[in-house]
Amino acid sequence: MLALDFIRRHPDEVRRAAQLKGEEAPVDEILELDRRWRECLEVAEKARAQQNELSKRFAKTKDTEDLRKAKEVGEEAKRELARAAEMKQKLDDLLLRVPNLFHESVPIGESEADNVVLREWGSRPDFAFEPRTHYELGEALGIMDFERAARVAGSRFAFLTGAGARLERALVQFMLNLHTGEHGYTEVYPPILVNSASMIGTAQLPKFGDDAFRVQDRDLWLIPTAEVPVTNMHRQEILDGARLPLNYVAYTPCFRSEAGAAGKDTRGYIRMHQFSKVELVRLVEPEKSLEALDELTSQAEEVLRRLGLHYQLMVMCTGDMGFAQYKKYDLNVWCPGLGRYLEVSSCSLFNDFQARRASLRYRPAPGEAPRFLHTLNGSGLALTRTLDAVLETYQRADGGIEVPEVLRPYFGGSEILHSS
RNA sequence: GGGGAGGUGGCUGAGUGGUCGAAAGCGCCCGCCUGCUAAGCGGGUAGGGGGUGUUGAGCUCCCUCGAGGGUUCGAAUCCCUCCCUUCCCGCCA
Repeated sequence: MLALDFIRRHPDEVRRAAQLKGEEAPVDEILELDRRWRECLEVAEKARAQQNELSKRFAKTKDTEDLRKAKEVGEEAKRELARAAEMKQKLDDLLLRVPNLFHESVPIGESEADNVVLREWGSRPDFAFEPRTHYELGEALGIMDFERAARVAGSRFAFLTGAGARLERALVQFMLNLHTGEHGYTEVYPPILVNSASMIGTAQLPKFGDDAFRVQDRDLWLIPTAEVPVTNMHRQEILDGARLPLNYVAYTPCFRSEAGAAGKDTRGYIRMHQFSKVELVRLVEPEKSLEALDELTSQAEEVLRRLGLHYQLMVMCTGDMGFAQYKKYDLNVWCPGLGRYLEVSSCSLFNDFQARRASLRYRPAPGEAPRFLHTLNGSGLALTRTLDAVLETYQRADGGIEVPEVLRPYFGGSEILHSS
């Protein structure tokens, strides 16, 4: 969330950012409620101060008149403090609904169409035959099964079997080894269920609860991304500045209800209720966060490069970047069979937006005051679509799949993937 | 799931109704001392919010001893609920 103090001083800036993001920001309500809350708080705290004073005096004097007054003032203080607390709670709830600002380098725009391609890597491969889609290939090879998954779980689920499951595992291993071995990340295996406070911390709640699955009768949510447990890992801590930056990589399943996604072009292994993802999360000093975002993004790109997959890097425009993001890149991988790009990674900087919600702070140096961290994260990468791109890019005329060289160690060295 | 013990500042840990936002030790910071280092000596050292003020000095008030309620003029301390940790039993991968 944004600092209340900042909204007080720069309401127009907050309004403008919200508008360009296509979000609502209850700025006027906040300013009004903030004014009333502070008024009320002042009255309440003065009464409390008086009560404390009288109470202390009574301890010494045992004067019944002091006692009487203390009781009286105490009642008032209690009443007013309750009022103030009620206002503050409303205020806090409103604050959680104000979108983040965005960096000046973010292009202004309304939709996907206004995102800007920053660079491309590789090129669309040529085929001497009509390339097939990953789901055609996957079903023909017997490594992807949507029908049985529908019976077992429902639509938007899939089984990977045999070489398909192994390919996913190979990709996970490859990504984790790259990020831990060469990019300096610490591997984390986090909880897959988290409480509401964590969901608020990374800004899935209160606004986007419908996008996630919740466990019945318990305050637990299936994580929509490892960003949630990993970013919240240091919630309410004051970290030693000397330990920064913290770089974590986590492989987890992710769960999304995909409410409202029906009807979009999502045939295949693309938009699942459950999917695997290797996620990069960084907690860094504010001054270094923009640089850290570019670095994190290039680390995600490195996965695609080593896999030899053609992709483009986009910077998201204001209208498409999201509620909490300060700046966001998408990596879109080319799928020759589908004939379009699929998003395999979103790399976002949140500035202190999440850090304020989750109270993630650090002490720059001993004796100095705590400051909020900056948080960022990005997929490195989403498994489903990376797997799709591998199948579609490395398909052969005979329906087999050439195993990308970097994955061969995880396939016992085999070069071709045939039907199971 | 049943029973016991417990959750206090960066850490260890004392504190069972006011003199406690909190002893002591460790750590850390500043200074002194000694060729250097270590040791020693002195001082400082929780977080959040409001007001005023400065622009990131200060002054002042309020809140916070796992969380939320309650009793009381007054709660770290007493009562209730919940969460978490740990031990024993049960169950289990």
